[in-house]
Amino acid sequence: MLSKKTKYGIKALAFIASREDKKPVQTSEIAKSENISLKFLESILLSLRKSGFLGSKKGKGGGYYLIQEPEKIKMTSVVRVLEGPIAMVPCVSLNYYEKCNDCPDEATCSVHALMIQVRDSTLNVLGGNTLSDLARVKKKVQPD
Amino acid sequence: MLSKKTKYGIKALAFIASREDKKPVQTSEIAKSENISLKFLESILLSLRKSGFLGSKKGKGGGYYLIQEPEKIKMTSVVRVLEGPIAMVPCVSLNYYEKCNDCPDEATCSVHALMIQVRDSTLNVLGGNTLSDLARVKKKVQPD
DNA sequence: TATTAACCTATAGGGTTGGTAGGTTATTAA
DNA sequence: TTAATAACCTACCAACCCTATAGGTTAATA
Repeated sequence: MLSKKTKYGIKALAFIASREDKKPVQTSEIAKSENISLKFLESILLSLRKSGFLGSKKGKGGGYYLIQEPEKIKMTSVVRVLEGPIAMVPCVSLNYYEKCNDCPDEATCSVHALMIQVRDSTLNVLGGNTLSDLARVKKKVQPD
Repeated sequence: MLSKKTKYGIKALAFIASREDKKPVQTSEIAKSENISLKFLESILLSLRKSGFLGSKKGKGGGYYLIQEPEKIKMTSVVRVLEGPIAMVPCVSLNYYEKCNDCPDEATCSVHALMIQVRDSTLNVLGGNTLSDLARVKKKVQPD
């Protein structure tokens, strides 16, 4: 299950990416538009800045802005920073690997084999989407 | 992240499925072989029985056995019973749908669009694997 | 009748999540 | 120079869930 932190973080990034101009976007504007608790969002954007996705500017007219082009930002890296491992089990995680303390042999572990397949298919989807793809969804005009 | 309950439940089912004979398997045997807390495993097998995957027999020589053929049991249904929704967000769940209270419009929600793709790819993998596939992994002979 | 093994209920420690509160620092505009 | 603005930082907490344990009851077999 995706945490709210990750969900809100992705929405915020998509919000910023969907802006035509490159002027900083205030936390309060995102919070209002996306119905996110201001203080909670503050901490999320802060961590996104610290992990290199966003730049920031203080004072009036300040806010957050993307450092890279939206086309360059894969959703794999966004999810990894916000949520942590993409794999559903640490023993099949590429970036957060951890051995199970039960399970003496991964090669004959049924869960292991299955979760590798799940991981790879998820990786394919997240790796095939960039922030600009998400921004496009956000801007999509509604048919009535 | 997969809960231990789900992980243990899958392992236990694979253990039972990998048996050639169809005699009941005791909880204690599975617990020992798979390094699972006995009491915890008891509650898991009980819920698997109540949801129709396992039958049980009390007393000496008793234990749990599969009700259906392993080839018939898709991992989607196993995961749904043990873990709950397969989707990473309730608003894209097929079996456990729930509307987000933020997010006025799913059609233009960036997270929604992305998570539908993840869900579908995960569904493909889990739906393409049965218990007999997992049992096969478990029985696989090790090359040295 | 004793043994076995499933079945049931309750409980509790630990960790995470989502959120709040209250302030400090840096930047801009008047 | 000062006021306003908005990012930044620290601390905290209530609720919830996960994992596991404890201690028994019931049904089947030998």
